[in-house]
Amino acid sequence: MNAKLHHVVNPRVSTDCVIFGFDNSKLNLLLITRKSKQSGESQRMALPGDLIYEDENLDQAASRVLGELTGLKDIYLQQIGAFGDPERLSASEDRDWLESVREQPDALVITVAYFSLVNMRDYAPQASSFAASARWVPLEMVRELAFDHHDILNAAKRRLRETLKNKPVGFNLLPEKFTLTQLHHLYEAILDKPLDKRNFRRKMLKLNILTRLEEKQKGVPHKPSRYYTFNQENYERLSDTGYNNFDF
Amino acid sequence: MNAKLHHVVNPRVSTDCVIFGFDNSKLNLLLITRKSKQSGESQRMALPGDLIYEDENLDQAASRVLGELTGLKDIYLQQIGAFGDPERLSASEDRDWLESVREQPDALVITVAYFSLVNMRDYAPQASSFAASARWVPLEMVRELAFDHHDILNAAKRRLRETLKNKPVGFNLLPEKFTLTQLHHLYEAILDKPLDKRNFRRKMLKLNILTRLEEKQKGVPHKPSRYYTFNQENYERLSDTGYNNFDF
DNA sequence: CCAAAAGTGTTGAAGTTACACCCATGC
DNA sequence: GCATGGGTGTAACTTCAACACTTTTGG
Repeated sequence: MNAKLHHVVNPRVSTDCVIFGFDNSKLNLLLITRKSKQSGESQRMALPGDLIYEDENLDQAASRVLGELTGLKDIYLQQIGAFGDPERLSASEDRDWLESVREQPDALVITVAYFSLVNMRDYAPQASSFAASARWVPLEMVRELAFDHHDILNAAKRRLRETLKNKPVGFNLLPEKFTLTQLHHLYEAILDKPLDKRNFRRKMLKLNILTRLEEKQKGVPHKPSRYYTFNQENYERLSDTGYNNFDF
Repeated sequence: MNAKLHHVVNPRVSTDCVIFGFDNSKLNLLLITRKSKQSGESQRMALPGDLIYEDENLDQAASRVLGELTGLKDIYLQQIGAFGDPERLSASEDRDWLESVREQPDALVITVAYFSLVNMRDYAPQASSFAASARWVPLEMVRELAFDHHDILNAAKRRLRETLKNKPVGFNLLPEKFTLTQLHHLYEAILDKPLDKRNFRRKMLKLNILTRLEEKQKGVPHKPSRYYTFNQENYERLSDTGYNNFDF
C-alpha cells in the first residue's frame, strides 16, 4: 500500500505542483493541508509536493506526487525550475510536519516545481497519503503558504503570463466546447486585466485554432452564444512554434 | 585548499553551466575536460558542473562551480531548469571519471542547469580543480558531450532564442562600446539566420536602449562605424517588462 | 581608384487600437 | 417589453517586409 516501501526515496530532491484551475470566471489554486499534530486552524496550506524516487524522472515524479496527494491524474505538467535556498524549509511553523513525515527532517532539500492549468470542473481533488485535505482556493484568497511556496507560486504566475504571450492557452482549461466569452474571461483572469471584446475575438479567430460549431447555448436568458472547439492540429503547431513576435 | 573540506556536499544535487561566448562573429561554448585515467583523446568534453554544498543556494552554487573549474567569475547566470532522468549519468564512457571524483558514484544526481552569455574576449578560461582544461569551442564544432549535457545544451539554446524574442540581449556580451554591426552579428549568431540590416537597425534604435557616441572606429579600411553604448536604465526597464508582444 | 563595410528611405501590406450599437433569448 | 450578455465594423494609426544605392576610409 505504501509506495515508499517499494521505492528508494531520494532524500534531497522533492517536487511541488502549482495547479491552476479555471471555473469560467476566476483562477483557483490547488492546495492541500497536511496531517499533523497541529490543528487545521493554524496550519498553513501547501502546494502538493513530496520527495522523488530514485527510479523515476522528474516529470514522472511530479505526476505521481500530484496524483497521490490530490487524486488528479493525467495532467500535463510543465517544469518551472528548481528552488534551493537553504532556508526554504526552515520556518518554525512547518517544523512539526516535517518531523512527522521525513526520515531526515533537517536535510536540505531542493524542490523542482511544476505548473499546469486545468478546467476545475473536470478535476475534483481527493486528499490521500499525507494530505488531510485537498481543495481549490480562489487565487485572490491565497495568503500564507508553507515553506517557500509563495515564491514558487509567484514564479508560476510569471511563467503562466509569459506562456500566454507566446502561445495559445486554453486547451486543457476549458470544456471541449466553449464560447468565445469563456475564452475571453480566461485570458482576462490570467492577465488580470480587462481586454477589449471585439479586438480579442478578432485576434483569436485569426489564429486559426478555433473551429466554429453550429451548436449554440440553450436556455440562457439572452442571445445564445456559439460554441467553438480547438482545432487540435493547428493549436499544436502554434504551440510549438509560438507566435513569432519580434521576429527581426 | 580543497573547499570541500570546509563544506558539506549535497550528494544528490549538482549544477551545470552553459556559457555561451561571443567573439563578434560566432557563438562559442565553454567546455572542460576532466582529470581521469583516460587519455584526453577519448574523453568526452563536459559542461562545467559539480555537486552543490548544503549551505549555498542554487545560484551561488552555479557561480562557485563555474569559478572553480574555469576561473570565470562575476557572471550573471540564469537558471534553465532541473534535469533528472535516472539514466543521465549512466553512460559507460563517463564511468571512470565519476568513480574518481564522487564518493557515491552510483548516486542518482539531479542537476540544475544555468546559462549565460558573455563576451569571449573578457574571459579567458583557466582550468582548475578537477578540470584538466577549460576552453571555448565554436558551437558548430560541438559534437559529443558527457552525460546528458547535450540535452542541457539544447535546452539552453532554446531558452536563449526565447529570451531574444522577448527582451534585449547583449549587455554582457559586447564590449562596452560596440557598433550596430556587432550587435547585428550577435543576433544573427543566436538566431542562426540572416537579418535585414536596415530593418534590424531601425528596430533596435527604436527600442531606445542605445546611446549613440560621437566616437568612431579608427584605422579601418572602410567607412568607420559609430560606437554605441547601452543605456543601462532603459535596457533594464525593458528587460524587466519584456517587449509586450501579443498584448491583447 | 579600388575594395570594404557603413549607413540610409520608401512603399505597399498588414496589423493595432479605440470605440457604440443592434440582436436573440427567457421571463 | 425589459434585462442580459452576444455579436459585429470602421477609421486613423502604427508597424512590417522587401529592397539598392551612396558614403567614407585605407591602401
